[in-house]
Amino acid sequence: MTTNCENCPLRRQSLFLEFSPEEADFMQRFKTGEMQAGPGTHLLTQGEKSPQLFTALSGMGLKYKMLSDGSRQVVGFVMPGDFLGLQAGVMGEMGHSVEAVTDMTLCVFNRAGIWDLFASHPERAFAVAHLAAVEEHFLGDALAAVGQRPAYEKIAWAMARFFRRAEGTGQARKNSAPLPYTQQDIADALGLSLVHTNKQLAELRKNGVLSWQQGTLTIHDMEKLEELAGEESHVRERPLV
Amino acid sequence: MTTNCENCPLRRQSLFLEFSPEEADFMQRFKTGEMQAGPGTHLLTQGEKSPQLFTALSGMGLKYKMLSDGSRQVVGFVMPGDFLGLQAGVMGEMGHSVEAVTDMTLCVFNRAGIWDLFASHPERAFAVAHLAAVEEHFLGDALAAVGQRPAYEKIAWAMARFFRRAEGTGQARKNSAPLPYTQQDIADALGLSLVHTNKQLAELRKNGVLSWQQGTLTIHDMEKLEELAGEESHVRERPLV
DNA sequence: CGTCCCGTTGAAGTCTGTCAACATCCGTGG
DNA sequence: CCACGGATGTTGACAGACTTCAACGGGACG
Repeated sequence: MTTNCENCPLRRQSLFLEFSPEEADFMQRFKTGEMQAGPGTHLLTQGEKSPQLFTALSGMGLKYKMLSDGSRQVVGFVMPGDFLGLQAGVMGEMGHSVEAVTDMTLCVFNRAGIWDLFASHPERAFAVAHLAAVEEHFLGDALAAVGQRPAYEKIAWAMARFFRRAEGTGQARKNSAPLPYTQQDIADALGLSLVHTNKQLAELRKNGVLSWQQGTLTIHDMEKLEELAGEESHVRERPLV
Repeated sequence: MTTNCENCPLRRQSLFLEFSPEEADFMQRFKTGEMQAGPGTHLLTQGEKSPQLFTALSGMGLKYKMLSDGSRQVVGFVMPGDFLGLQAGVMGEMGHSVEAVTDMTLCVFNRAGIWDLFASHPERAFAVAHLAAVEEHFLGDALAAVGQRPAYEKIAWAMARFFRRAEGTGQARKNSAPLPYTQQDIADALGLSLVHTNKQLAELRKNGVLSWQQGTLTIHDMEKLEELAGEESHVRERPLV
């Protein structure tokens, strides 16, 4: 039982830009199937040319790069609406791996089909470019946070990002949002050690800024969090592919 | 006296993918002019919607973000062939500023024209997406270097990148390449203090890996440099827009 | 000749990483 | 049913990489 693009629940989220019925119809033909992936499933692999591209419908995942010395850099957190595999689609090779962290449902597209999309549906091609630009924007922010901020603020930045993004995809309730990652994941994303990440998180908890237990993030003092995170945490509208 | 796309010298560089005469003709119409910019000229501004987009023809520049606390994160180094302003073109707002560091010559395009490009020339639109993917790939590498490596290796990584890229654009001679940036620029790119950057550079010099004087980088021991930089420094072919 | 920018070097302080130990939870197998 | 190992989270002590502060030299430029 696969989701019809026409009725895709993501289209109802305010985060995403409009998407005409005609376009939905085209995307439906572009779509080759739907996929379920359990925690730990490898969806895309760094350095390889995947035959398929995805759009995350539900669940969360992780994008990361492994370095030659065995360390890991997390380059992004996958949330519903994310388009995965653009690099494979247009460059022929992924720069990072993508892995499911929770159970996920994904739209599956054929890599070859992306060319038809560019040739026949310029608005959709534009949407793909738009998503690439959003990704570039995010990575710039991440680089700034990792490069310029102290650990305490890095973590605040990451948590603010999570919460805002969860709001955009309708996963947040009041001041809580699901956060199924491990502290190691956060540490690898921010360029911090696991131990230090843990201690700074404890500090944020002690200071009444937020708490994070059993996979649920709760913001207790949004104002202070945003101040630590350094404003720019408003989440931008984006297209859906 | 403006350059004709048909005869664009960049097309002869091995770094760039093929580009048919017919496509060159279209780009020629897309192009609205040519621009000279001296050192320090602001080309694009973070947070603003620029009416024009650029492709760097010659010279070098800097992409950076300013943070609320006044610190600066350099998110990229502009070299010939780089397309500037994609974010403004498709998202309506730049996530970073771009500034000339040397004298630069740039192709100028109209922001509105990018839509025609998507509508009428899918191969060119694909090239734009390709460039966006290359940029995302680079930022992922940069994030990994900044997040996971010690200072000595970060600098080696950056220098290897510079040299490879200079080779690709035909600016390198033997084992030397122009490097018109300041140590502060490098420090802001790698998330290091100026002082420490200087000391680690001195270390690389002392160890006979490279030297950098008067705006010229010279590699003395490429093997050791690549080892420090962590392989993956091969520069990928890219399209030209 | 003074000023400003850039590069260089030394000393001191601190943020962050490493090492180590322990608690909790959970699935597996005895 | 309980023992066991593995993954995750927590906390303390210590070491060190990196930052900050400070001072100086050289070149470009008005």
